[in-house]
Amino acid sequence: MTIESKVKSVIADTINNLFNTSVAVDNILIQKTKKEFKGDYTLVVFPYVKFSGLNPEQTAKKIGENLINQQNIFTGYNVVKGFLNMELNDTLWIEHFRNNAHNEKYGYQNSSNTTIPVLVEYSSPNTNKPLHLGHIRNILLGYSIAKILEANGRKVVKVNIVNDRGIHICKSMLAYQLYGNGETPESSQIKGDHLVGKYYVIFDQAYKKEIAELIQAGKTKEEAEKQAPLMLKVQEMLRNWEAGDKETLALWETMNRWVYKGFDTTYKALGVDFDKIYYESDTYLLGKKEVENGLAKEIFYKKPDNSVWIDLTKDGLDEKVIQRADGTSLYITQDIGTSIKRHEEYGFDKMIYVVGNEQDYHFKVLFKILEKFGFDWAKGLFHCSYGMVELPEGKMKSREGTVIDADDLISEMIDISRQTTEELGKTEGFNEAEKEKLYQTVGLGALKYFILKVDPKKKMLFNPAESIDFHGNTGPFIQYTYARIKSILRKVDFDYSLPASIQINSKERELLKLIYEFEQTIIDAGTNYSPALIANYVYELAKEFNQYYHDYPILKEENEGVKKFRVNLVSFVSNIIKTSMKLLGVDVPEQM
RNA sequence: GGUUCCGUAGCUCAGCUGGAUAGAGCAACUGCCUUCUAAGCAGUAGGUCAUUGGUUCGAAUCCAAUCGGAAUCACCA
Repeated sequence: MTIESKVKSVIADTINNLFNTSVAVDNILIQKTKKEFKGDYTLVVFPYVKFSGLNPEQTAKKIGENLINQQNIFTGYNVVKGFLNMELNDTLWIEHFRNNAHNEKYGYQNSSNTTIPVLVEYSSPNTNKPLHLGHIRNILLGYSIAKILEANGRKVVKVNIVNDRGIHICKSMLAYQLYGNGETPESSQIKGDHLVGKYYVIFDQAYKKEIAELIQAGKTKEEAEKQAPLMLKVQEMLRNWEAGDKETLALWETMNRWVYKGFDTTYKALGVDFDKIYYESDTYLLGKKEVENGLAKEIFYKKPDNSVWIDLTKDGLDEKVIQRADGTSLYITQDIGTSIKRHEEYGFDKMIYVVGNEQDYHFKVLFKILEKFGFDWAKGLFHCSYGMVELPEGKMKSREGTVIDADDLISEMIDISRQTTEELGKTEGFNEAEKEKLYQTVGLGALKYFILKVDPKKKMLFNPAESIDFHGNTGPFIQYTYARIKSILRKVDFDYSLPASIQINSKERELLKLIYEFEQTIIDAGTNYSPALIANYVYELAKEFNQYYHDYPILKEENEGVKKFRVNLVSFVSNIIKTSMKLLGVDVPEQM
């Protein structure tokens, strides 16, 4: 039983006895007492004055007076306006601490389900251009959410779907064919995904030029876009690809290989991975037989031109095309197929799609369709819709070159980290490899924390001019806190047993309370798919520790019992910091 | 135009199942390193929580309208 539920249950009993009512425990609302008041939890008594027949002040007093009969839980109370601030017996926090202090896995929930997995899809890149900051947000969110779900006792399968076919990759291929002169990543010393991206840009420029010329010659913009020779060629190339033309496939395979290699480097740099990678070239036809199924079940209907539709107007959505008139499949077609295939493969009860909020509508439609197919697992599908990363001048646009490249950003963060660390001169005793590792850990920590501390649902702003900070509410601050504790622990020359009797001061009480909240934070982060909750929590914890560290001696404490307790306390704090950061996909250094 | 989301300090963000005097960080200003790592700690200043109305004992939080911003409504993905 948690401390909170104990408190609530006693309050409910007390109110019911005093005022002869029957308030359910679940309806008792308590909140953490604000720092400026004395107490641990606060009960707002306004809802109960109608039972007591007294004013709020008197009601609160009466409840408080009765609560302190239970000295094992309540040791005191004070009333401010209609707020009853309750002071809990320190032994509650201390006992919780004793029971968990040496638990390496503290915060992790017991496995509730070891066979049925939850799938988390993230990254899902196109193969025609390198990854950028928007992808980084996606990837970090997906990876962290996977870790958080694991901490909540779930078996997780991390999946990625690579959009490796379609008109976009043909554009890069065509431009390469026309202007590439056999350039390779090796010959040009350009990372594979960037090289392919370069040709995507070249295509776009040449295409725009053609359009301009056609408009000059009297065509409308629409005509020009459709009739431009490059567009006709690229469409032909796509047809060749679908027809299995050898030469086209060979080029496609070569260029894709370059891209995959490039992506792998970026994923590795970010420290993320996948359990299973799907390729659209393997799955894009999967939806087609489902289209037949849907027609048979009369979920879909055919228009005279042979295109297949679904009418979702009764569900508050629109009519939506499922398959083109020429019989080729669309994004949604293959998503239907892919989800069914995944369920066949993994039998998941939940699948989380980490995809930007620009696709909210798409997923509403997708889920609705799968529901209409009658799949019971359709209710376990969740679109983890996150906000766009914006620059001061607005949304990033790959075509206009206003993107923050992922690789550039990562190396820039490491450079800043290197520079900052060198200025501080704190790498005593490090060899070169250890130094590099540290720069990486801190630089990436800054980047990852910066992104994950923001509520996923909200759009966020990145200002390249200001870069990412290393002070205050940042990854390095938390990493630094961890390193400080580890530095203390390296100097400890006794075992970690706890003293028989523990007395705590107010800072220690705050720390114990925060430690207690860790479990619930993990649960909340899991149910809300929100790494930000972990980030905010661990920041609170680090801040609280730093105050404690400033105010109280640990190793220099003279009383042996107190010293032992403090060492155990800070050790536990370091453990939680490490766990929290791990859930964010961030490493912590032993020294910095 | 329809639908959806957002508007909190100069900047970036917390807080939102209604509760006390709306919190952090950055930037600005002021202190604290012969004491366990100053990537730290303490302090000052900074707000009509977009606006207006409503519900309520109580609204940043719920509802409505208005203003401002964004996304989406493709036989693109």
